[in-house]
Amino acid sequence: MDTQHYLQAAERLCAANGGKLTELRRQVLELVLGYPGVVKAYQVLADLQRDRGAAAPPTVYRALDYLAQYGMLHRVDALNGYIVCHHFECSHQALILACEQCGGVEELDADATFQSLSQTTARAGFVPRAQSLVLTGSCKHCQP
Amino acid sequence: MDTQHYLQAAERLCAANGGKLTELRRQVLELVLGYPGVVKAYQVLADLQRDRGAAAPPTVYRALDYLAQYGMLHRVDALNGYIVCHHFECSHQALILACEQCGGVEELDADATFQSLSQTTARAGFVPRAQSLVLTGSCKHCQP
DNA sequence: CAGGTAATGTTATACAGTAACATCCGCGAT
DNA sequence: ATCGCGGATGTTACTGTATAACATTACCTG
Repeated sequence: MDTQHYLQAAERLCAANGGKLTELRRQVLELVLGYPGVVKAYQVLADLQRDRGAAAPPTVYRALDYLAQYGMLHRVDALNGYIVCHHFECSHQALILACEQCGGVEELDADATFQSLSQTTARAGFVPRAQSLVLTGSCKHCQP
Repeated sequence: MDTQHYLQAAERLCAANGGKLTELRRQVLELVLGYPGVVKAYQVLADLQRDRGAAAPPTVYRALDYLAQYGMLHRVDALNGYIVCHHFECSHQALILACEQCGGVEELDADATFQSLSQTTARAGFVPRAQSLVLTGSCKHCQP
């Protein structure tokens, strides 16, 4: 999916949730799209300041939170960062592997794993927050 | 496992790894044991300051990192916190469910899920970092 | 146009984590 | 015993991450 189609899909997703892909949100989403892997809020903030003169932390955090809330981005807790989700229109569950060394990200289908996971958590009456599961570790190019 | 036996097991684990459960580490471990769920580094720091007069962030972070490195504690990235691992002597993989509302924690066996997970990641040549998987969400008492 | 709602701007601050260097302490070798 | 080494801890200062609280704007709708 190229950037144009991706942004159009993002617009549709916002609209479907009663919101809008505002100029700021689009700009932030494009900035994150420009990185191959994990990007940090303060990096996006710096980019934003370069592009539009002024911006403060809440500006970028609000946009990132919004985009993550509807699945266009995923937050990678272990790295205090964000990644683009390229599957937000698909129904299948993605397993995200984020490399701590190179910052690269890979998304895999993991329906089987998710079935197993959700059965286990359901048995405990527990509802996981994240739609997608993010693991950190070492990718095949960065093995120790 | 009561506290005494737990601490003895922790000592053995440290020794087995060529280290020691020093006074500071024992104290930190006991403090974390005293909380029913997730506890934050700065909470432990405050407790430590109360108990021994002076302590700075590196003191508590070093102890927490050490304890987490060998599995006595787990870090919960999503909450910037730590929890006690009650299974560090067992071989089975634990799935940890941490409630974002009440801070409570539950540990489940999840060997099946882990098998599925590790097959999936292995196929991608990816080596996950954490021995144990921590999910955040809502426990059965805190459903929205 | 009035008034409400969502979004953004602004300031200040709280919370989380680490670098760098000093000091201490236990222990084995001389 | 003491020298010197390495692991652990103390101390200072700082960087990075995130949010509270309030002001302002933009836009829609009646």
